[in-house]
Amino acid sequence: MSEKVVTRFAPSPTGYLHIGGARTALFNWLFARHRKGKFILRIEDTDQRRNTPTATRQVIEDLHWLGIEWDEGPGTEGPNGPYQQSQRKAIYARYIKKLLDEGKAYYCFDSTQELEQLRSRVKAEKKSFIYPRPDKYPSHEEALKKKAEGTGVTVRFALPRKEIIVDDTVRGQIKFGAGEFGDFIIQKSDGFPTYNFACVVDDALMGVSHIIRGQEHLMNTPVQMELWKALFEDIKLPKYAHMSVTISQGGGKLSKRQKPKALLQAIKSNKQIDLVKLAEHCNLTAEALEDFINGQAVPDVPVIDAMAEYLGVHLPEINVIDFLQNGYLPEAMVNFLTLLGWNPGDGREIMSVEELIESFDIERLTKTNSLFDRKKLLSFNTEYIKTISKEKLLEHFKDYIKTINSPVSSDDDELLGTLLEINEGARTLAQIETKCRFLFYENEQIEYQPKAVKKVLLTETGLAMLKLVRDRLAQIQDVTEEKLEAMLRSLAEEKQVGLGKVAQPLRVAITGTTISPPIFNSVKLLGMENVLIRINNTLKKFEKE
RNA sequence: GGCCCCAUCGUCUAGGUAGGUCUAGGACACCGGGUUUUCAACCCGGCAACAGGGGUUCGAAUCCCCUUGGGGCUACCA
Repeated sequence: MSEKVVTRFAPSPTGYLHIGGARTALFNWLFARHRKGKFILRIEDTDQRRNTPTATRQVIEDLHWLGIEWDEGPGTEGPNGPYQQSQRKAIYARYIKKLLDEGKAYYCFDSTQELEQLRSRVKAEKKSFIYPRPDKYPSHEEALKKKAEGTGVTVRFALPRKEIIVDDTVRGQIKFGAGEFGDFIIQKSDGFPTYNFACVVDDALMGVSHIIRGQEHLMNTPVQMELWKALFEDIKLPKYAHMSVTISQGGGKLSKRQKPKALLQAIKSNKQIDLVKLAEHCNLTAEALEDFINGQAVPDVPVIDAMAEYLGVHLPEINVIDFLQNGYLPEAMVNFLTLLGWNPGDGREIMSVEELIESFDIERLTKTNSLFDRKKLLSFNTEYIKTISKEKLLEHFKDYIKTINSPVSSDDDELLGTLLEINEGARTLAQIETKCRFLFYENEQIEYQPKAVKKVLLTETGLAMLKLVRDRLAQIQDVTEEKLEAMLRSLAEEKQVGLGKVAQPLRVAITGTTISPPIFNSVKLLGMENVLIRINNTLKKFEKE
């Protein structure tokens, strides 16, 4: 208990940080903070083909947004660097050699096809595949020769043949039979280590004490343990905690595949779509699009997003950045994500980061997989918008309007603060932004929603009422919300109608929609001059019709 | 196919390690009502679960077994 806790988050940079990864990072971070330990960020970029250089930066940005800070990692160098596996090749080579020298690993020359054949044969026998270990290991000279000949050379770990028991914090003791695992590759033919190897070496060298990860890694654990023991006799094995995973509505793990899946569904369910135009719009060849529709290939994320936007399809948010772009607060995300597979046990739900750190422990991790419920997240977000400090909310709002390139752009903190205030009760920052756009448009830029016009303006009283409102507005000196309210109320009373009958035409006239912040605030903020111009524009446009 | 994990309201979960205090609690969603200048927010009320079967026991949501269902892994991906 007294020993120092060291946890890590080790993403492979293949795209944006997704919700599942964020949750794993969060749990590791929370646990480290709770136990006053250390949290390391390590980038697992050993797959030359899949990693993109921008992805690392994006992952880092997403973690920053969530407020997850690491004690060691890229940008925060510590004694255990470098923290990108692609830069640790020499270290891995040393340990590969050590195993080779000790006869605990051996060279292999099989081609992909040969391995595939072996596998399919075993599959036919309904058994699990175990690589047949050679009686005599190839020598170093042989390996060099093969390599020179152009044959791919890999290195396999000679896994001790025995029962392995994993002691998992979440799941208890799990037994794996001696015949379940075979000798696995620890060094690929491109010279890079495989995940299982690099992971063990780094965890040991970096002093990781607790490995908290998704249950998809449970089957990796026994072989990693054996590797660890073969490599580092004197370093104590870490504690493992395999948490439940987050699954999505349609079933299956919440993953990157969700987006293309949703898009594909939308395309297939709508026969009206002009595929030629779609491909053109998204800079996609007709063949590539066809492949996608036939399930042959999946385009890159930006292309997927572009298609969705073009088609007006709402894709499920699965990446952290999606939530930023949809107006969620990081505090709400953190709180919500932590409650997926963990709870404090006393019924509390809305908890600050400080409270989470205070209460979080891996002892209360849930065993069951959980569904990511967007509605509940929304309610958390609403709660946070309501209760977070004004300064923080303003900061988030500015961040938000910047990232989405909103017409609501202003350096005037006071104005933005007012916008937030009059939108009390909003569920997302996106909602606030949409409702306030009208303030930032030119008067002539207003687009009238046909539905709003029909329902509010082109009625028996709509336009006539708007005229009346205009005339009375023009008479008000030194506009205040109170005066506006008094005027509109007395007008409603005079005409024996509800306030809606007078307020709605005005609202549509100045915003083009039926939805806006409270009308008195809206008028005041727009300024009387603009209000009158917009009313006149509206009257001119619709009186003829 | 093989191996592993899991199983409480629609969803997230409390309760399970120490079986009775559980006619199973909370939150979100949903439904009904209220408030209201729009969208929200807000207030009040309601619906709703121990997957099925067998044991053990005076007694089981809780322990054991089977079935079913869900999830994961089964790569020179991580």
